[in-house]
Amino acid sequence: MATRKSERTRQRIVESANRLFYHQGFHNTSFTDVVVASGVPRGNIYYYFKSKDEILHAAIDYRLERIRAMLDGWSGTYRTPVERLYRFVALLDDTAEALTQFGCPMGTLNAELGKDDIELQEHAAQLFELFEDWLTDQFAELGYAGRAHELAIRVMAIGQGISMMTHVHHDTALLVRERQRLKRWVDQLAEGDDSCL
Amino acid sequence: MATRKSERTRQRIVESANRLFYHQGFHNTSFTDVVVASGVPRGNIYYYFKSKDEILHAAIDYRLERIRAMLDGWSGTYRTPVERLYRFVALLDDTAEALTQFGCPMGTLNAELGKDDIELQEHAAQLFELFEDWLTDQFAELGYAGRAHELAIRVMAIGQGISMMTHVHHDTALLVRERQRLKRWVDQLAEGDDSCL
DNA sequence: AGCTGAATCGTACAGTTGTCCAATAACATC
DNA sequence: GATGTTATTGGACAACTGTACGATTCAGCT
Repeated sequence: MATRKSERTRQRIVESANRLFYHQGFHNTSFTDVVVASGVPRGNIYYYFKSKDEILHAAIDYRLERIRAMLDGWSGTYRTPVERLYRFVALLDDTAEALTQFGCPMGTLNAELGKDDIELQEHAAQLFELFEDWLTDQFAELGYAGRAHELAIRVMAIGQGISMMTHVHHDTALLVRERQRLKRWVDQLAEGDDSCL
Repeated sequence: MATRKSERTRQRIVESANRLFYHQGFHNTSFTDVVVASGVPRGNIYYYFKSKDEILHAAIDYRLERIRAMLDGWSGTYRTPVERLYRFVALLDDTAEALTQFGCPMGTLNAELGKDDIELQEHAAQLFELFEDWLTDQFAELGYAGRAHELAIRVMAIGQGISMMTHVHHDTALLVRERQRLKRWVDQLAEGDDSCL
């Protein structure tokens, strides 16, 4: 297949660019950076993407797909909504080092794009919506049908807050501490204790 | 006085640059942008600041001073820690439109700088510390001496989370809703109800 | 008025940016 | 093997970047 190898080249570009955008930020990542990191020459990159913005769009699509797969995986692996919420909270631990060093990949990207580029930001906002929809389902299944979406937003906000503070202070202990608190909050909700809503 | 006018020029540069850095981001703001926005010619800017980084340092100092003044003002105007905490929470409303459009000035700046530039980011982190120290004082005075700092961090995290979600979704209603919840949380603490800690 | 240093201004510079293109290679299909 | 499509390559491009500097103007002092 001819598409096989070309697909791999495209993928190599997207993955390299995606990593760079996360580690250095979009505006602070030059085209040459992508060339060096991916090992794909300039011209060939422009064969696949006709602008730097398009590369970012592709990187966001790549992230969207991975997140979708991850959430589907969780939905398959864990049967109860509480277990699934636990899994979500544990995400903070999985990515602790990266979170401390570079911040939340979704949050920092949206923060950067939200400043100027509306089109790119709206695309990046879908990353959030993916999580929010999934969380909404879990809360609905938990019995909070009417407030499910509101709770989903709240959980995301807490996660973003923790990520930001951890990143700002380069303090992983902070992350661990606040993550435990978030888990306890989920516990309360699971027990039907909505006094803290 | 000779220093008078020169001080005003310097200030004009700093204020223009500060606004641009907030609205467009640091890396996405060019030197020429600062020249145009401030109306001060290139050469003259370089008389005051010998690099773009130095302008940002000055802009951060400018913000630090303003925040310090604001917090001191609050400490003077409001006598009880609860009133002061209320005032802090109300900050989310004061800056609602800007928050929706550009995100939290401190958060987005730190998110951007944290990626690459350690020196600048550590300076920007002082913006957070200013708030945290002030909040710590309020919580200590409220009777949560041992956990005052932890609570301060938590309030900041909640604020950052709300700001981020509002910015991502361009949804001011979200801001209002979550702000009310934050206020209720403060109410609980004020009543000595620490069940939600 | 004359001097001095601070402040202002425009321009020039070398390096980097994102973008484009024409030549070439590899491939698939007949 | 011939042909048309897909993929690859490196270099060239104009525009813009942050930085530097010499020439000029201004303010304060004797």
